[in-house]
Amino acid sequence: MSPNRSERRDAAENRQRILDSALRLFEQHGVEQVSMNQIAIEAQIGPGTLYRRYRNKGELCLELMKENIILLFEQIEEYLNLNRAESASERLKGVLALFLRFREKKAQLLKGVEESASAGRTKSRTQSPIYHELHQLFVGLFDEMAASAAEPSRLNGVFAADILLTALSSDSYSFQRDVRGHTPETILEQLCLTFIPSP
Amino acid sequence: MSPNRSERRDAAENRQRILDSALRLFEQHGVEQVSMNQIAIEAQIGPGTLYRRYRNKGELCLELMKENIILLFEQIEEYLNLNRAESASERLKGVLALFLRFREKKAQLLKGVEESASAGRTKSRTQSPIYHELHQLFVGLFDEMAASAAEPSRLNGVFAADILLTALSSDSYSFQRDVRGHTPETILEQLCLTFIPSP
DNA sequence: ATATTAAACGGAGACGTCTCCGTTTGTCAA
DNA sequence: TTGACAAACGGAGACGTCTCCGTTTAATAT
Repeated sequence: MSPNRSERRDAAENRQRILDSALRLFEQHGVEQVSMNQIAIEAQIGPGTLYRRYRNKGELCLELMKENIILLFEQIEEYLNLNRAESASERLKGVLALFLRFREKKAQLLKGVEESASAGRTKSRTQSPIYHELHQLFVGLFDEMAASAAEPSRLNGVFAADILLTALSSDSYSFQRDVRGHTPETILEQLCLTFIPSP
Repeated sequence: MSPNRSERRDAAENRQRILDSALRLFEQHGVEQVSMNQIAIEAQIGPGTLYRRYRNKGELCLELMKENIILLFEQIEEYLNLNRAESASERLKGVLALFLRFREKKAQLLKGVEESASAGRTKSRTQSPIYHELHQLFVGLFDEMAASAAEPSRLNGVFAADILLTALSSDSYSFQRDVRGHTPETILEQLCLTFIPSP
């Protein structure tokens, strides 16, 4: 990208080397197996320099996904635009499907993000911008669903979105995948059955 | 307890010292702030000895809660016995209330358990016996609810129980408490609204 | 009593994360 | 060009988890 007005040349070079090194190591050994130290060595910088730029592995993972994340939200926006007429529950399902596709592709990096996030002081969830944006989106859809329901429910849209999001976290999702043997499709189905009032 | 047929005397003494030390340190500084090293030092044993007995802090926390956990399940069983006549959804609510009470009282230790569990190789959830037992219980209730429902649902009881359990995890629960400002009561209410089909 | 042995011990050290701080180095203004 | 300064650097080291392995020791058989 364009040199951000004030990023030193050497810093920019290092940044690129970090990203390249991390990507290579991650692909070769898997995100979980690679330590920040290894990345620092591979990138030929000191650990301090690495941590100066990325407070933890999660931030690095996030950086590596940045473009894909932007793409994801563009897809979502596009889908939402093209399906304005659909019911809120149908649109929720659509958005979920898009996210699940993303989650499948970026499983490892996503996990890397969540692990460091929860390790750090701050509790996690609201941390990652991904989840924050998704949350807002879900709240909107839940509220809309509630508004168009026959009988009003005391169910809080924010709460429902929170729970849905934790169900989409790496921990929960991988568990359904690897232990329960679900496919993305059956997970989507079950999520809809759980979070969307009876059809 | 009774010397388990073959626990060396010195080992038993150490075990007790570990438990005492851990309890004291946890109460004084909070579970999260206390390291296994500190516990080892306080108990006057080597780190290796500590880890030989408890593979991680989580196992130690679990041990510290053992009696309370047993009590919890006794309470649940009693409640279930006294309320056989109630609907499955009502009983689910009752069990949840009991667990939430437990979770409030043992929040720190519970968190300790979950953190080490997820840090370790194995994924977590099914790990802790608490969650495993609760899971079975929930599955039974969900299935019962489905059986007595007007229209059959494709919602999987196992899946619903899994999601409910992740919603009860330290991460999710503390988030609702501390960030969203919920009380145990409102959380219980919202959980019911989320996981129990419209009344 | 003594020998045997399996369990328990303990601490060094591998490896990780992350911070602190003295040193180096672009950059920009004079 | 040069001087000053903020930013970037790097690595030592604090602290944590957890393992490995030579040594000690309680329990049991002789």
